[in-house]
Amino acid sequence: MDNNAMPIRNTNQRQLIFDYLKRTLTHPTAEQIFQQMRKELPSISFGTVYRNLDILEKQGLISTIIYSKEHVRYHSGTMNHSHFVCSVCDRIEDLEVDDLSELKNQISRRYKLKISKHNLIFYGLCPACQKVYK
Amino acid sequence: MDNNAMPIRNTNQRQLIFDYLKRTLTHPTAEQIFQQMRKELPSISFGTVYRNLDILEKQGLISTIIYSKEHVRYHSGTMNHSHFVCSVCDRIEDLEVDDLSELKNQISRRYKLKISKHNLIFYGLCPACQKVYK
DNA sequence: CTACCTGCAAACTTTTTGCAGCCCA
DNA sequence: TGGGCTGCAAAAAGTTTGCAGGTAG
Repeated sequence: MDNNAMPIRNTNQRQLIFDYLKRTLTHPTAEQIFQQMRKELPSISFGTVYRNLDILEKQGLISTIIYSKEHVRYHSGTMNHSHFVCSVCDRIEDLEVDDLSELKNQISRRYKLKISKHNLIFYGLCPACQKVYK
Repeated sequence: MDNNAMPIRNTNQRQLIFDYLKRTLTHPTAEQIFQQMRKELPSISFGTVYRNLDILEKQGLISTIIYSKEHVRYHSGTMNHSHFVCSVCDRIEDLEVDDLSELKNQISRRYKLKISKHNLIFYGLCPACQKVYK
């Protein structure tokens, strides 16, 4: 979990995964990354893929797009506000944010998209956890 | 999957779930909703909870906050752009969006948060799928 | 009455983890 | 050489689904 203090080695597997993500434009899933890696390194395992994706993300070399189910939270009403998730205590806070319809319209037009909804989440430390963690 | 054309009944289970979501402020997970419902209706099952959450969401009565793993997609680099997910073909497109640092600063200050990253996703129909689905 | 809904349990999907051996620094 | 890293496989976590009976409208 905590890779902060840990030295990190540069393995062939990790390099291959990173190279693939740098050259692809498809935003692959872990499954798709695993399949691609098997072509280049038939003995690679799923565990290795997941472990390296975590490490690469912690190093800030890649990032994740969370776009679909699991670890979903529910609330009533339509989503006309955004959310903050505390990385430590996992609490979710509602945020009153200036509405993004301006931005949404702009993007719809520019990319010719039909946008039905959006999801804006900020991650970080809540006031209480900021005190505890220095 | 497609509840659009289906008449929807008003069952006790569904009403209890909706009532709970209306009065709670905690953004519960499906698991937490299930545990709460068991207090009010000990025989309720997980399947019923999930099915009703889907229905309530399709009706627009509740909404979901997707904030953590699974169905994650990866890409290289740090996330300085936002994404669009097509609900039909599942393709993910990068969007060049005016940066949100202004908004981020404003929110940090107002809510006393330490924000380390954000995730902005728009959902809808991509140009190709708009043609197919009328 | 009809067909949507429920509880139950099994199946599925995706991710995590323990372990013994490997190999990068 | 040491300790992070790997492949393998089993386990865990979370969600979906088939079925037979229940119930709202």
